[in-house]
Amino acid sequence: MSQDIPLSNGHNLVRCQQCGVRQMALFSDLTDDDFKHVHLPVDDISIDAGAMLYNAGDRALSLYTLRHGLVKLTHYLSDGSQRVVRLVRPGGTIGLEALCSDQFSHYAEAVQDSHLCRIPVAVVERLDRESPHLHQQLLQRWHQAVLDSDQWLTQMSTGSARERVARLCLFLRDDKTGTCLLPGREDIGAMLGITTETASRIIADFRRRGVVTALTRSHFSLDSKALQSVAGIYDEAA
Amino acid sequence: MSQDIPLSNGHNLVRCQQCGVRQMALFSDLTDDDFKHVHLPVDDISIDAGAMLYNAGDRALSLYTLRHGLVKLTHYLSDGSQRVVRLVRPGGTIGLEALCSDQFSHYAEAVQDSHLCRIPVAVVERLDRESPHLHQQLLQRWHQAVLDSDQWLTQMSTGSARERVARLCLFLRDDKTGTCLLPGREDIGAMLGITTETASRIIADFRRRGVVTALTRSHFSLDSKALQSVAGIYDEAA
DNA sequence: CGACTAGTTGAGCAATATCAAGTCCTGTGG
DNA sequence: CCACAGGACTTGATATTGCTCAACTAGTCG
Repeated sequence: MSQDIPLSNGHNLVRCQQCGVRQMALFSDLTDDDFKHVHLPVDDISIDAGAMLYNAGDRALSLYTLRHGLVKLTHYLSDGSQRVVRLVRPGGTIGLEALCSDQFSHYAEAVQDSHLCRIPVAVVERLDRESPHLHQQLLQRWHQAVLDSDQWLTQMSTGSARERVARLCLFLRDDKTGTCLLPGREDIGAMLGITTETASRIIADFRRRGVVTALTRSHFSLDSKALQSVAGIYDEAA
Repeated sequence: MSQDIPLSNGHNLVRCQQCGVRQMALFSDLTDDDFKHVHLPVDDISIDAGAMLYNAGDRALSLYTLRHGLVKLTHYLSDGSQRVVRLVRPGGTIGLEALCSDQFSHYAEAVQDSHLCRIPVAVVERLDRESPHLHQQLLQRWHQAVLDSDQWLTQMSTGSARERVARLCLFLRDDKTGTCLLPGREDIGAMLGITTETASRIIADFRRRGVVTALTRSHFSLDSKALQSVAGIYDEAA
């Protein structure tokens, strides 16, 4: 099911310590000493936009840290409809439930081409026992997952469709470039609880007003100020 | 801030072990041995409907297990509007973030008269270290909090207002009696992301159709079957 | 070049918000 | 015990929003 791209093992210690996203990632707080406990393979994996990472109900033997890209967690309802429950950005942890459940609870799919680290549950369980750093870090991750859910609810499922689209654009904004990579309209609809047509209309309207500008098909330049005012976020420094 | 009703301490061991909600509550898995580690006071507290348990930003020194009643966790937005992020039912844990943050992240308020156990963070941290049972139980609680959030999003923030109200009624349903205690219309609005008028209209309509029947001002008898069909839940045994 | 998919647009309609009156409880003070 | 003030709830009329259905357009990949 999952796309395995195992790399050479045996150098996890070095690789994790040098990881570019380490300061944000699950293992960020580990000391060199802690790393000595890592004996099982931590693999890098890459998946293309649209590819599945895991599905709800799949056996959960590893959890993931997102290095690059964007992953959506979807909750499928009995009636076949779906709702995106959370978007995970680089630095975030995916599939924490592997630590306390034998199966995943969401359908996880890459929205953009993504790179992740796959960490076996056994590794995390061991570090959880032996490294107070990681133990604390893990609680933080759980907390973050809850906060992210709350945020998702209040930002992406509250207010008018216009507000939600504006907030999504800001959420996806890359601070460095001031641009964002927008998912397909259908995905946007599932994220915001609106129809694809409404999503399309609003984005088209944003473009006409110059609030966003298309650089390529899915790459947009954003007028953050304008978006914030649409989103109902008022500039504190006014 | 919080309503302290300290009871006689020193008998936590006995009191927790005999607790009626113990099988559902945080300490459910503890062995008699584990209880020996509990030296700090675990207090019973009671708060009336409408009273605050804690506020976002309050110093988080304890967490809570709900014994009876109903507590809502609200996220306040910068613009003054609010959104109920989760409802906690008896057996649930409130304020887990105390374990990894020095302040609470929500505004917690009783929707019905409630009884809770207040457990100092130090107690949980100690048991977390010394009892594998509780450690596992804690991870479960975090996971449950995430699942609850997801559920809240998909059930209470998705679909038409009618569906949402129906789902809320079913969510609040007491299995024993087949009845439910409905919060005020304004609270319902904040929970479902609809206006109080819409909530009122829908409930009035449910009453006219006999889908729900008022026993007292806030106590209703439910026709679960009818509600399920409104909620879009189809009887598997059809 | 043509089929296909994603995106856009339009018109009409249904659901929900908004604004504005009422009406019904409930607790309070006479 | 009753009258009344205030809040919670209900209801109506109207404005908006977003959905539905349907057609059309523009890229994209064989």
